[in-house]
Amino acid sequence: MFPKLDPLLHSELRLAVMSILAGVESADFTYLKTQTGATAGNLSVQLEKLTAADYITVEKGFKGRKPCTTCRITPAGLEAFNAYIQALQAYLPTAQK
Amino acid sequence: MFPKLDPLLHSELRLAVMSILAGVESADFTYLKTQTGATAGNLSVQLEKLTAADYITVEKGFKGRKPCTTCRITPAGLEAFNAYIQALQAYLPTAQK
DNA sequence: TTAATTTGGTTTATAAAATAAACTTGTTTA
DNA sequence: TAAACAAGTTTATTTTATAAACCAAATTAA
Repeated sequence: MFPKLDPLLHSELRLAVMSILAGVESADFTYLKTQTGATAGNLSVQLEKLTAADYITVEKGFKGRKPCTTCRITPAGLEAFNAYIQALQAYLPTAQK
Repeated sequence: MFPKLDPLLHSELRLAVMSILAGVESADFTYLKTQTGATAGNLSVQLEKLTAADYITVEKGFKGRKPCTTCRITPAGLEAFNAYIQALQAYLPTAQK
């Protein structure tokens, strides 16, 4: 009746990150940070978890002389994200009055 | 852009409980336990948290000779639940292919 | 009738998570 | 060249989620 929710996605910050990445080709660290309002430390930790699960890839490069960390969602990540949204429906009846 | 998600509701078990209670007049402990598949201990803890927030009320009575704990959602709980669902929308773009 | 089991929970302990604070390295600015 | 800033990472702390262990009363079995 209530399907298990992927704990990797059932996290406010990781879900926000995945939501952003699902809609763009790539996004860099600072963009994710400003869009989500997260602290750098928290974001770094959560990106690491998403990377470990192969839900995203993280590429460290440079933009000019500044380091620049570029993130992308993977096919597995997109699949998991869609599955999460699907599972979540069971928890969200049409709102009552 | 990403509204804060009520941490009391952003929990798999508590969300399931609220989802059930939003649709019925009341539900007792054992019903919630079987429907959610939770352990009694976990359910007890989470009901306590929802009660502390005044999202639900818990009434301890008897059904025949057996104890029976009846739970109901409060107006504040229903409001919070609806607000949570609303906020969640920001995190759930229409799924990508 | 008393011992074992079941029911309906609560309390406590533990493992995992979220988060921020502190730190690092390199770059720009004063 | 010293101070401030940028882009992160690492570490420490506080919460959480969760299950294991426990308890009391009722039922069932011997």
